[in-house]
Amino acid sequence: MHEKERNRIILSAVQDRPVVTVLDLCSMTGASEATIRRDISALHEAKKLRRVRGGVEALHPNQLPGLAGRPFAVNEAINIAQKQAIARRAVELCDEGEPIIINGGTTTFQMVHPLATRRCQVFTNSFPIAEHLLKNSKNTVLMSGGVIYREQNIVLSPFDNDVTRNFYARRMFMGAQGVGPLGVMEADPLIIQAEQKLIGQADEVVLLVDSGKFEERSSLVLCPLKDIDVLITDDGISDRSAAMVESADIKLIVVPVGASKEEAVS
Amino acid sequence: MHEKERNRIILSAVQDRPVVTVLDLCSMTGASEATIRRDISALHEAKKLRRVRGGVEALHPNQLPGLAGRPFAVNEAINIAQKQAIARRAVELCDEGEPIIINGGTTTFQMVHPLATRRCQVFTNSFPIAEHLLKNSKNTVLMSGGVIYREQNIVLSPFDNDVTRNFYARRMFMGAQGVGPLGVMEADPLIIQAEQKLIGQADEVVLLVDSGKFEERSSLVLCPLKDIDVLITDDGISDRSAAMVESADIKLIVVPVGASKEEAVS
DNA sequence: TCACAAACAATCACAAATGATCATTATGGA
DNA sequence: TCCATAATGATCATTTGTGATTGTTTGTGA
Repeated sequence: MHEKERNRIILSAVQDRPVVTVLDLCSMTGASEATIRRDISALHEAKKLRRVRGGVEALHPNQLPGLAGRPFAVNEAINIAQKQAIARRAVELCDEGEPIIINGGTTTFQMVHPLATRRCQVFTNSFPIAEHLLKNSKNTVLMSGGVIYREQNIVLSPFDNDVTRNFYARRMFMGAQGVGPLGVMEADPLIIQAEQKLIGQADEVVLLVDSGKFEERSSLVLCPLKDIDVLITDDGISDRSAAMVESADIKLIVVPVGASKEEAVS
Repeated sequence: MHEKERNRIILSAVQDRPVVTVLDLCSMTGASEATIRRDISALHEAKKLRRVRGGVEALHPNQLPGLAGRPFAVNEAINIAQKQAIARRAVELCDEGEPIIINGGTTTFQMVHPLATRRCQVFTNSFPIAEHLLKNSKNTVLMSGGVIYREQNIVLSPFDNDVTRNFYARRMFMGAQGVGPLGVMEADPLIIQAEQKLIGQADEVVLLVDSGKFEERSSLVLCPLKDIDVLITDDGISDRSAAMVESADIKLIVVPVGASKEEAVS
């Protein structure tokens, strides 16, 4: 086995586990301890990994600074005022005790705060939403089952025949990456899969998007506009976008940002 | 066990409870007090946690103050050393990358700490277990879907045709309220439902019970002893109980509490 | 305040990991 | 074919981490 091969094995192994011992690497490569140590020294010098007593560890202290890896956090901060206002208006649509579905997303996540005082039946595929509602509210919480994807913060089952199919709600709330004449757009295929599972499980589909989303374009169309019944956005929406929404026979709710109670319904 | 692994376990444990004692960490890692203290000193210097007399506490006073209502917490404290030792032994049964099922419960919950250094595929019906593994490990986490019951801290679907039926694991780990000649006993009908769904989804069923559980009696029999393949308990088990277990053709693993490495297999 | 127990710090012995040295084995070119 | 060089493996001395022991401090309850 050549040096290059060993190095690839070592670098590969160190990605998988927090620490890999020299002996582990010996049995993986068939080389002796001395050789492995020399390789490690070289890779350490080349800053490809970090040597620690007992073995090696990945140089990039791969995630695990505590919380679930989140591009969530980065999205969470932007347009936070709009998102909160929109989310609050969305919760106002719900009656007490009503069954609702909340899709994962940073805008929909903001619904948890106004929901804290409610007692609805909430079905969600978002782990953070379920967690927050569990800990801070008395709502009944239901979750879909499946793999929990850290990056997207959602739970997605590879199978179709799960709880999701048996929960039927008054309303379903979802966010999106962008909205255009072609329909509702999302960037992540996983999120699309998750949301498509839930569309159709409610009488009314409510889309929560801040006004900036009307300018965004994304590669994948989640669903056409006709699938949406209600759209809640902030007062930054252009007349052109508003016209587009209304022409698609969607009930448009515009929330004034900063203020809260007033609304404009068309 | 290497320093990095211990550190991860320590950091994982300190997320779980406000304060963790040195002895707790010993039973979780199998290391001596001296080593744990040294690790704590290092982590303290690195500002990863705060050392207090008697143990350590999280640096970031753990998220929510109010927190999930947990009757969990009351059970959690009792026989903690035994539970930790048993849970650690249970994790040792698992190979890296293996699919496993972990049922909800206070004993099985302790498996999350040794699992912090692993990368298994973990399927669970326990919200706290899923949450902890998500936030403190790189394991792939799968959850069953359904209603999240606050009191029991488990997720239970009223339907049979969910993800659960499609996940097949090498081992399934479960706790119990009591063990007797009649079988494994549980008090809560919900927990029984949840566990029965999962028995049969694994090659091997492993029961984790501290030795006190052999004296307990409970109203409901979850399953007969013959359904159990392996039973892990602590060295407080009586000869009579041990004989009962062995006569049921169960592989008995007795974990010495306080000590660490040795074991007795029959 | 005192006494007692638990937690902690310091020290030492031991074992594991490591680095250095030297012998052996491949590799490539004349 | 032979030599030169580099890579590898083995051996031994050294360093470092670990665990046990002992002594000291701190906290607690009488």
